[in-house]
Amino acid sequence: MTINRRPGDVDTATQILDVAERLAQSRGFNGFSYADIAAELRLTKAALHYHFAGKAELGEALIGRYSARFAAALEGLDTRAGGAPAKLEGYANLYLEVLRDQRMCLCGMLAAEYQTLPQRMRDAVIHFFDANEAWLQGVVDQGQHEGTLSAAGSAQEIARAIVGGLEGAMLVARSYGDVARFQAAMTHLLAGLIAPPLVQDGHTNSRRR
Amino acid sequence: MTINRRPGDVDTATQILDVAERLAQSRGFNGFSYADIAAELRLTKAALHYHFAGKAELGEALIGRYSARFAAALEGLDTRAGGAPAKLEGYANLYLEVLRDQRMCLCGMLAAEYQTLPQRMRDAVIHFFDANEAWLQGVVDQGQHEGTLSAAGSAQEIARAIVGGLEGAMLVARSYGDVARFQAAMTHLLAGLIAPPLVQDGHTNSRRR
DNA sequence: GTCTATAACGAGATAGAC
DNA sequence: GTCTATCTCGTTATAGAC
Repeated sequence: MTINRRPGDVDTATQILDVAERLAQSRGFNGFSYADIAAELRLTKAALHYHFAGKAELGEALIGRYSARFAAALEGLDTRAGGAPAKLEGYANLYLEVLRDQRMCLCGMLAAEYQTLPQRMRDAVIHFFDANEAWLQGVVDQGQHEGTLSAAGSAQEIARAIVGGLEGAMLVARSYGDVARFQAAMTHLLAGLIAPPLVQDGHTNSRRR
Repeated sequence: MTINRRPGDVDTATQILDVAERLAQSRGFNGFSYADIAAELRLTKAALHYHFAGKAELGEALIGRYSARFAAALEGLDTRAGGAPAKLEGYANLYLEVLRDQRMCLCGMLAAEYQTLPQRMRDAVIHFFDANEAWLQGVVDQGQHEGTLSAAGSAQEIARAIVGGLEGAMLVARSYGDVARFQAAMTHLLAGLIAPPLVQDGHTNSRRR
């Protein structure tokens, strides 16, 4: 299970997206140019414009494909993983895989550059976060009903804290080039936000007032 | 208490830094140019080069000043705030003030652009995070010894999770233009990571196994 | 300390041949 | 579908006058 694309067997448009995606995730959308992609694929800039009219259109396609891949991964988690804790671990591991590839989450990166993006790219970034939060909210709800997660507050707010926490942990850990730093933060975040019910010492107790 | 600079009565170099800082925090370091600063201050680009030889030097000065202001704010918290919980609240409020100004944390923004930064700027970004984490680690330690914070693990790792969590919550909330989203995430993060000891129901109990 | 002028380059984009 | 050639603009940066 990974969000990163695998190389292969692909048409030119896909190759362009693959290169652009890696550049956007590592250098930012404003940190690469058509020339960079063209050089890497041994094409001309003009050939790129044939496949994607402009950088804005390329950016839209980038987010669309990334979002779809992420949505498919979440569906996969719904199918395979059982309880809410396993789903959350699977979710965090999606981020971990991206970071292992020395990349930032595409939409986390674009969130930083948000004010410089064309409107349609902005909308697509927001849609990505909305979809993630909706899925997470469902998982937190599930865990609260299953009794596998403690009910420490609004499922929506917890979902938002998870997204933000993982994006930020990625952002900082990538600067250090330190995957372990992300893993530790991830563990603390999930443990703190959705701690399992405490029953080990013999009697049930609530975690909040 | 705020990390944002106030306008005023300042020499040209400071004015340049003020404008560049706002642009860097809102559009990213790769999202503005000397021309943008020059236009806003009604100077020429050449005049900017007199004060800061190149964009790299400007960037270094930007981070240096921001780090110093942050360090001063943390010292202020040490002086004024009493217990560890108050210090953490004060710390999170520093981020909140930046976001209220519709800005991203300067170093959070630069962390996204890290791979495109000159080496000296990279080093300065890392130094900022190191200083923040060291201060937070001290506060978490203090809280653990005071008994005002629960000891849920390594103070260093908790400190890192706090920095990452706040940076990410900022990053996402700013895309939505929604300060409340940051505040909610901040509350959940701090509550989860450094929950106060639970004594309200009459008997002491530990939060982890 | 600020200016005009310009160099030198890279960006996104287009026309039209093949 | 890809190319050459070119356009236009914005970028960082420098020389030298005031």
